[in-house]
Amino acid sequence: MPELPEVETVRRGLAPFMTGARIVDLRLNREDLRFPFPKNFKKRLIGQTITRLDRRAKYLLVHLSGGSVVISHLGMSGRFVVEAAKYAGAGQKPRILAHDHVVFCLNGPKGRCEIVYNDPRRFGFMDMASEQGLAQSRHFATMGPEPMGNGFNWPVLAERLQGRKTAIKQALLDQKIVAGLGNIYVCEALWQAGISPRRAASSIGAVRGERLVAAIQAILARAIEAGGSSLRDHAQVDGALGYFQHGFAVYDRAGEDCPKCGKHVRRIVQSGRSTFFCGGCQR
DNA sequence: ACAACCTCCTGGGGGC
DNA sequence: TGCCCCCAGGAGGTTG
Repeated sequence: MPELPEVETVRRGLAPFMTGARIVDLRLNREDLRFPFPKNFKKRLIGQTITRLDRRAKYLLVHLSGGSVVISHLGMSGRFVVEAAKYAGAGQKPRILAHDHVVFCLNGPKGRCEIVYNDPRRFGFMDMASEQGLAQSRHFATMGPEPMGNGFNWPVLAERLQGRKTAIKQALLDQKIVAGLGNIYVCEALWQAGISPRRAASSIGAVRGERLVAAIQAILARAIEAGGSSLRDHAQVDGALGYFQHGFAVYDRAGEDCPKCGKHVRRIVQSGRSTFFCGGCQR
């Protein structure tokens, strides 16, 4: 569920609480998420200081003083919530809400707090890598460029789309081609660029391509600015909702009018996933 | 190498 | 009200 803007929103919300904080305790309320937790997960985290909070694509990266990195993916329904450690020391058991799976107990720049990972569907997961091995870890070794970074432009994207017979919609969802986009922002970017989601990926010329890159970057920037999109699960770490969902032109708006040309927005299914687009102005 | 499908899991919404 | 079916911000794995 969370795409790049939602993960970036979470990162920005967590950073003031986590950066510089010491991990006092780690509570695991189950043995696994989508995958088992890394070996000795608790032992490797407790006592460490968090030096930096990063994001790569849809992954959150928690850098630790000992030189290792916690790699966290929110899957479809994962979220992080910051709680003041109001239960600590009061002899009370912390209240565990449904689907609170991991709790980082921190002593940080803002005092004691708990960072709670909640994930109803449990498609999210946590992993670890060394600082040095991070880029070559299984999650990142074959990953495409960061869409908001310097390494992303039309020539780069064009090369990655070369020979791809799939529709551009599917190609943009492929994290090996460009990393961080998901169903919402691909639909929105294609709409803004005026490109049909069904167009063969390799058939995008320079004019459309330049428009596409600009549209991807603009949509992501606007969504980050808005604190992401809150549909069902995403919220900022203080519980506040993002509001970019109100800015959707096509996503989940089948039957409504295209803001650009007034024709009706359509829903089709590509590779089992909904695509929303305007048949009038997307070619 | 690539593409099409299936799978993991829970919950919300619509139709009857 | 309840039940049943469909749908959901992802992506790893298997098949062809």
